[in-house]
Amino acid sequence: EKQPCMPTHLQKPLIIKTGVQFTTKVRLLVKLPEVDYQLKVKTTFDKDLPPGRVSRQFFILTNNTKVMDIEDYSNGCLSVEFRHLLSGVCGVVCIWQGLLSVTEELHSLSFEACFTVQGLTIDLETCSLPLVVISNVSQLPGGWASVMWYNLLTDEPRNLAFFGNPPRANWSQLSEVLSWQFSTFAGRGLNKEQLAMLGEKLFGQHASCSDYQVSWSKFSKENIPGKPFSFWMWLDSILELIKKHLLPVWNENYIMGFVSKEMERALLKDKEAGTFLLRFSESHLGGITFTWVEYSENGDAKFNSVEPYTKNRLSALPFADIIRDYKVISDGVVPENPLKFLYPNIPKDEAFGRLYNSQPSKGKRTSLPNASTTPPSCQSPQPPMTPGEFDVLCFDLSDVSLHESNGPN
Amino acid sequence: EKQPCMPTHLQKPLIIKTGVQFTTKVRLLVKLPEVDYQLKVKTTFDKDLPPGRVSRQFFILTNNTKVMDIEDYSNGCLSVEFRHLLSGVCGVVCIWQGLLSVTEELHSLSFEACFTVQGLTIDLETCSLPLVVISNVSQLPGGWASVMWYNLLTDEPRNLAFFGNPPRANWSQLSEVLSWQFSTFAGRGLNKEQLAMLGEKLFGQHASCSDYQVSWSKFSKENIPGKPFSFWMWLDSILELIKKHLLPVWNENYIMGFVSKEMERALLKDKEAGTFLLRFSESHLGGITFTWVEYSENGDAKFNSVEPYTKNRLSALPFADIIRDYKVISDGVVPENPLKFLYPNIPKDEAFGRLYNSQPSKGKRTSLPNASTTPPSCQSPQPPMTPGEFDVLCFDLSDVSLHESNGPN
DNA sequence: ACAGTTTCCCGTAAATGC
DNA sequence: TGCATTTACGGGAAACTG
Repeated sequence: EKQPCMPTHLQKPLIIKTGVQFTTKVRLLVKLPEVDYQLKVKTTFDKDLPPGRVSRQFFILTNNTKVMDIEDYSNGCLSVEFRHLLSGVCGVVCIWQGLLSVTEELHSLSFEACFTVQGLTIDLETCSLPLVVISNVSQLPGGWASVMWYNLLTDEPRNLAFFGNPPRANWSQLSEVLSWQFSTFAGRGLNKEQLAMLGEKLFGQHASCSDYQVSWSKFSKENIPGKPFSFWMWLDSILELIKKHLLPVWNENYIMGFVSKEMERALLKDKEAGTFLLRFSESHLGGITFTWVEYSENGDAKFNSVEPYTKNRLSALPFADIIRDYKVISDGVVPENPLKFLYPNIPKDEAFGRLYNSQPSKGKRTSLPNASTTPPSCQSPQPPMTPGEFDVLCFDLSDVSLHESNGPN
Repeated sequence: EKQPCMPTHLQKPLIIKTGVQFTTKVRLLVKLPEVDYQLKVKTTFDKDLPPGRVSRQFFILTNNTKVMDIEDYSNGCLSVEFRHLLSGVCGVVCIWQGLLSVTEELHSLSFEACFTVQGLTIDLETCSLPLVVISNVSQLPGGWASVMWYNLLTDEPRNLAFFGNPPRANWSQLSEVLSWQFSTFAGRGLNKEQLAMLGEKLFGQHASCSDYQVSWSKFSKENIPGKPFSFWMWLDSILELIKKHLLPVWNENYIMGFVSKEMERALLKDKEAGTFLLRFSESHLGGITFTWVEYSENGDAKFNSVEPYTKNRLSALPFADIIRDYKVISDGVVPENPLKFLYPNIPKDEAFGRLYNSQPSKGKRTSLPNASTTPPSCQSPQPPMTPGEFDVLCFDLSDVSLHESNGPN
């Protein structure tokens, strides 16, 4: 008389890290006026996966059974909350082994509930949406890629074999999802030009063809030609950089970002001397640089850039201050900041003025390279949500929700 | 017939962190030609402390009993090695509570061994030197202070009540120990002048009186007047800074370090313009700065310093490069590096030339504040040992040694 | 040897306890 | 409430493992 209940409102699979606590919440949505009932819930990890289906086996370390108290009755429904820890691996041979990476391996949590009311006992069962299990935050971007692909390309609530043969995505769909990543986690999505530049990076010059298809492999498994990282690893490293060090500048839409070096020259050519734009490094993960144009005596355009700033350098000095204080020094010449106009033609201080964090390094006597600036204060204008943040997923045991007790980032 | 064996050669107490593995090694030094013997050892934490003597109770999480195999016979003696994890607190009321901090609370490991040879059974027992248990590396400096004080002031092998009434130290003894910290962990000890400056910091102007006494409280418990940290916390923060960011410069003896602002002026006065010296911040933990002298038209000496560089800024650019690239900029004036001679009169590049890590920022076209420099490479010229590093302590069970499986830093 | 994965643990931040 | 102490976990690096 077990009654498997399928989830009612789907959201997305989630990421769990071994050794880090997470919380599950099971709710029985049925409203009952009586109080002489009891709800007993048991949580199991990967309960009835056929053996040999997964390569790794995990265990819930904490108590996995809980009885609801009368006091737990709140919000008009019965609910039981667990706090779990997932333990490490216990290697199980697997038919997929070698083909799937850990972040492509989908797991699930099962909840078996025993609901007793007036002598009547009802067994209920439900399970979570697919879960990705990682052991280190370094696997989080890979896990998040899986989450995105799953959500984008299937409505199945529990297709744990999804990555055995993952479908392709249309660029029109995928680009929307990518933009959504930026708007959710960095406060501003990607504009049409930025998406076109990303498409170009994936497809070459056919960029604007919005019905191109992207394979899972091309998106996050195989490396970009000539680079030691995949498209998504690169894009995610940029997202992380923005979240931690570039939020204000990003939100003002001052970062063109994904422009190629060729495009960059085409854009800056014929602009006023000192016009510059901000772009992310294409060769290194999580770097940002600026390029400006100058003209020699005979009128030839000359393009200059700096070595990309990475999180290390940005945590010593905020990016807006770097732009303000940047100087080109030649021996015996008065130093000058070559950055005059943010592309296309916004005077630098007009654009960045409000974003400067510290005293300008142009007092009577100031010093470079490390003027007396305040330490970087990178306050996020919104709660720190990240791809690793566990969203709440609700479905019915009635209603099970799972979220991490503390965000992984 | 238990035979308590006291340690034979003492070293010093050690620091253990909960949740971090440590290894103990018990050796039976007796040499026996026979092979039909067995050694069984059991480890217990705080075995026979009278209840109420300690405020915190800990447990060894892993298997605490081990039998030696014949194969373990090596190095000419029987030895059994444990790998332990210490679990958290289990609050026990304590007669010292409120008086002693966690790093003053001394614990011990007991080893009970059962040695069987040709039907004869001998019970042996020994225990470790005092141990400090911490739960976070932030407590490591405090723990290390205890270790130093204990070693300096008692020869008792197991005086767990030592910090109930710790003796004072003579400055002559203490200064030797402090110098030894620097020579052990930073590769170069403290010279006479540096020790005199430290003495002055502790005693005021009576500095040179080498028979002054320092109380434990003054050394590491009470704050320096007007500062929110104790003498040892301050000194240890400097040691950490050197270890991580200043090793080459420190080892060349280029950091005067502990000079007060008053002394500094006296030293620089009348030196050639551009003479500078390096000193640690007195007001902030783990900071280093430089001060240089200039002369105005009428010959008055003028002293300038920069805001101290902390680990954050130093990890973005190595200190030698900071000195090389430092420029004072005034509007409309050619920038200049005011640092010319390292006190007393060593030309800057002669002193620091070999220590520059990156391309100098004085090419035809270079930039500040973040010229194209390589990321900081702070390679320690010696194995990374720190106050937290667990030393080996040997005594006899015959012979028990304990060391951490991985250095804490 | 090597790449993917896990373990280890410091160091910061938050939570907890007294 | 504030301070001392512990817990939590991200992040870099080492260790592991097929």
